[in-house]
Amino acid sequence: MSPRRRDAEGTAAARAGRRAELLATAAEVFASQGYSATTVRKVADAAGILGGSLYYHFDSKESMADEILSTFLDEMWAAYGRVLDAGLSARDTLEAVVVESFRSIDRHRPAVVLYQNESKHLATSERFHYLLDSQRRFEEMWLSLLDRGVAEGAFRADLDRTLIYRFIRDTVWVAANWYQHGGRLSAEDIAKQYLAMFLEGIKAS
Amino acid sequence: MSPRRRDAEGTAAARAGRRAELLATAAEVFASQGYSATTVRKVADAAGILGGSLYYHFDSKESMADEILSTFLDEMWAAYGRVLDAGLSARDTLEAVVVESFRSIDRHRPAVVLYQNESKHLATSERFHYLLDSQRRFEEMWLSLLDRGVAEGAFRADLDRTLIYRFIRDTVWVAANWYQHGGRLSAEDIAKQYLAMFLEGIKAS
Amino acid sequence: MSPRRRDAEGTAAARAGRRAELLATAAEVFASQGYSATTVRKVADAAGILGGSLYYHFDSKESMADEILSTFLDEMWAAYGRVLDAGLSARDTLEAVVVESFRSIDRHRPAVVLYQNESKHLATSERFHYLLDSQRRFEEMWLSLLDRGVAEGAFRADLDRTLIYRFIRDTVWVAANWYQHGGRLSAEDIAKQYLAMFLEGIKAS
Amino acid sequence: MSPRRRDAEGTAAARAGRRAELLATAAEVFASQGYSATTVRKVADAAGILGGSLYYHFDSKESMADEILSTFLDEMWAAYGRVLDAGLSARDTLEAVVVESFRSIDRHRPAVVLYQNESKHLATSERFHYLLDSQRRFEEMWLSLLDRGVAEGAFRADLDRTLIYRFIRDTVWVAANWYQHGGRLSAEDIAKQYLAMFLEGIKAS
DNA sequence: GATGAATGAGTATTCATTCAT
DNA sequence: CATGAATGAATACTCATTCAT
Repeated sequence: MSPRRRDAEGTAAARAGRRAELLATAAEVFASQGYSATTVRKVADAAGILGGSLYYHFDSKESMADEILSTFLDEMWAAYGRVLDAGLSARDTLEAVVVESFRSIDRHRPAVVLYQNESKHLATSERFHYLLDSQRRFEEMWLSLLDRGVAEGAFRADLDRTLIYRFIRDTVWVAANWYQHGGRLSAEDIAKQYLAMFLEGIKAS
Repeated sequence: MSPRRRDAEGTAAARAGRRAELLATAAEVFASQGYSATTVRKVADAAGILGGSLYYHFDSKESMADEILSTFLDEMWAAYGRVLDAGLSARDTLEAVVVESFRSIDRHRPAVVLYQNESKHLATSERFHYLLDSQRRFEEMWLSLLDRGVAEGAFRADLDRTLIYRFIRDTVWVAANWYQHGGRLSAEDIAKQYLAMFLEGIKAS
Repeated sequence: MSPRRRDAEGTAAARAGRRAELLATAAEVFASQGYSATTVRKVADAAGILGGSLYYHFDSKESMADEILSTFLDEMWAAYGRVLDAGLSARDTLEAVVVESFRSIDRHRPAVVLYQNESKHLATSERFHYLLDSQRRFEEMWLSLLDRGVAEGAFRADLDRTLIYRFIRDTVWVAANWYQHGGRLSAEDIAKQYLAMFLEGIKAS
Repeated sequence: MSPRRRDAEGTAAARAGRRAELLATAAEVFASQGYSATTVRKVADAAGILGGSLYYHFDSKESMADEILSTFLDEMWAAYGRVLDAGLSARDTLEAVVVESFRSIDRHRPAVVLYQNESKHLATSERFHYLLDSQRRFEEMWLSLLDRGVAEGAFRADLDRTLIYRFIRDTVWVAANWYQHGGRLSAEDIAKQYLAMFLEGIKAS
């Protein structure tokens, strides 16, 4: 490897690292103050630079949110994909999806909060339509999983499936608002307790 | 009733009515767009008047949010108070509280959404400290209710009580985001299905 | 006098009285807060009515200031006219003019303050050009009085007459800012002390 | 001096210079139109920038007035301090103070006008309480100086000392309203003529 | 990469004014 | 005469964004 090439890679990597760093900072601030209430200056302050300097790295506030959200969603769907392709029973799939969701919260908490609180608002812009797509895909995944579970005799059939879907979706994602990485309970701990709570409720008795 | 008295009442009522009307409109807009992203102009547009005209009725955007939230909380706590004072078992109290919560959502949906999404943000201002008080009171109510349920042998003892509290709280309140008055399921219907889901989960088997 | 006529006169007088009352209130507020910083609402509050109600009596904020100022100036110039026409020596005329000025302050303090502080600002509007006319006339009166005093051997000739004019003008009028009707010193007392101060200074030794 | 150091000084000085420049412009406009009647836009126009751009340099319109006034007062009191500490007779002190006041007018004319015309109004805000303090200190300085002059046999004892104080104070400061730097009479010329006028009046004969 | 200074559109709020009742 | 409710233009201030250095 030539010094030149190492250099180029070094700076490219450094640049990517700086970007990621700034995005992490931005996500934190967006999550804690809300996207609209967050000024570019607040993000810059948190990153220790001046407001205008952010524009060397990103071309708008929106594009920061975009990159934060799409990175998170890509990774989350990749993980869901692996779970859904594993050929598990509906019940085991449900468990694995919930665990995976809490792992997402663990790794991308601010992004999840942003997704949770600002999707509706952001999705009015063309650029964020993929948020709606993701939500639709999410709903389909859950409804078909619930249907399969009923068919497999694993879940009760007497409850409204849309309601169950919303129940699980909301309960899981909203946890991002209070979850703390490194807190008393790990993401897996919480996932297990949550599963204990609602599996007993929705499974056929 | 003398004409004079009817008149006086008429105008006083009309004034209060206009206020309430405007607050309802404001709550709707705050809920659907988010407090920060809602401009005073948008509220005024929705009310069919000009931006500045709102200031004849209210001091500030903040004071609109304040009135919306405190009205809702007052009514909600009055309802909770009646339930808690009824001398029911822990299990029946839990059911009644959940039902009452969905009734709150039914009657004050936009206020609940506002409470849900903007409390953290608003509560940084002294004026909205009562939001934090309400949240603390809410947590105490639930934790002691869950403890009582365990003591009465109605609820499982092997789950983290703080987690259960958050689970129920989040699941109930977050429903305000999609609930529609006059939709397929009434508030009571939803409450019952929700109770079916998580009661089976947390009760002693 | 027929009852009808008495009535008409009564109401006309009452109306004029109310007008004067409101103008006195307005002048007070204009003087104490400054014309620009005074809102119509403040004037109305001070008068115990609502903002809009003032427009039954006056057609604008400007026209209130106009009426206050022109009433004051008319009366002041009438008084000055009587003094100047009395055929007194320059020195006695000066004394009489100063005394008359303090009497003006005594009777129209808020109007004098308004005149003093807002003339420059108001006079940019065509409608208030008479303020500039009055100032010019005032300057002419003083300069010719001072010249006459020098010619009569009553005043020192070694001082800049424009400076003396400004000195006297400023000293007299600015007193309106602290003068209080019914205070320790009457308008005449103050006039005499002021005269003692600057007559000794400007007279030929 | 290294280039780096010159650079650092250059930019720091440039920044301070820009601030001072903008403040001078603002003071000019405040003085000529009155603080309340001056819009931020007018100040910006006079500075050749847009309204909002002023907020890069200053927090608020109020803070501009604050900086203008406190800079002026600090310098004025420093000058007075030097005079009062010089061990002069009452009469000589009075002369020196008056001269120093006219020098203040010469150097800070717009600030003096602002101080003169808006102190009462601004001082209602906590932030400007130092204006009242300055006025109190000013009154004390003058009254004790006048008393000393009477004790030293330099000033007449038959005049009301409060009246003399106001007379001098008003006459001197109000001159800021018409004084022009570089005009026919210099600040010192005017000071001398003013002193000639009122010293002859108040000194023991 | 970052800064300092600016832009310009927008935001909450104020206020003189109007007018039906 | 006065009120209550509104208008619409203006005001102080904010903020995403730009760009020369």
